Amino acid sequence: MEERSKQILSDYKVSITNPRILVLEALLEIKSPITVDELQSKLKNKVAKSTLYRVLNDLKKIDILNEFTSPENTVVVELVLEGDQHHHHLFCSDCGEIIDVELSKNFEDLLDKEIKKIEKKFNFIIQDHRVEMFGQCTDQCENCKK
Amino acid sequence: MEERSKQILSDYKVSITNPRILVLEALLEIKSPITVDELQSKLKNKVAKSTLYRVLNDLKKIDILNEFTSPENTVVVELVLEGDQHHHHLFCSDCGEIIDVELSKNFEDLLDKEIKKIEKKFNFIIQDHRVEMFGQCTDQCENCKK
DNA sequence: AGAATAAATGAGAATTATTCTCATTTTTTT
DNA sequence: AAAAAAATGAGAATAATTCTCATTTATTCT
Repeated sequence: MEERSKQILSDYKVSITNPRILVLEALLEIKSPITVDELQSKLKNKVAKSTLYRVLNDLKKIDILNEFTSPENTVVVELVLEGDQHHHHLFCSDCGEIIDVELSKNFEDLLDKEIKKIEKKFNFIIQDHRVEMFGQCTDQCENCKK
Repeated sequence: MEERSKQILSDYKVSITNPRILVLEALLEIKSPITVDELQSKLKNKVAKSTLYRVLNDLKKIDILNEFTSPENTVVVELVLEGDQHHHHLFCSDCGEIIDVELSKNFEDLLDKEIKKIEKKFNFIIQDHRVEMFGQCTDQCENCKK
């Protein structure tokens, strides 16, 4: 993962430093949404907290970090690399798990149409959208391992 | 608005106090998303900050307050009373305005179907969903008054 | 209505998340 | 390899939210 991380940094023309490599490695390894605290402990203090926040802001700036908040308003981040599939999120209020969800192509097309209508109606240019779903996993849920 | 506020508190069986009435009045008056800070200044220190947060939590508990975050992760609240139309949000990154948006009945039906598929696939019970749209108002936008 | 009980409030302290400062270290440029 | 530029770590500063506790206000029970 180290080579991959270096490649990414190089591709986006940001200088290659150890903290950045470590953060990218961690994000590449999990490849699913994670809170800043979880990320911090995954990094085991190999990166200072202030640096972690700075690196996350760097990744946002080059547009490969998606940031949003959980239903409890905790900030959650995930790496989104070019070519990654557009997806949404499903939040379990029981275990706090956040699951990546892809909606059908057909549905996304309809959403795009709906968004075009909204753009006209409100005189907006809309670049991005998010669908968030909230609920609970049932006792068979693999993700929550209940 | 005072009577209306008292009625709401009484309906939901929470005790009728001045801070609660004042917060409800403010939320009823604007009836669109507002940050805690904006709400605080609208209330002109007639309600202590700690009390404001407490009252907001009370309203969440009785399920008439919708809380989410702006793209900059600022908490935003809005009153959602029974019978209010289900709606979503459109965020302008230029002026910060948050606009209530209703999607077509047809689209919501399709979203519900899509959600049913997700429930099956992930063994979830989904109670709620949100569609958020991000963009900029153009120069004719009424809301942003550019 | 009035006393007793329970709940809510205000003020500020405590906590948490994030940003900022600045001296030192690391990376990039030349 | 030296000079210049950028990034880092440690902790201070800031901001948002919750907590504490003495006082006030609302509700309940005669």
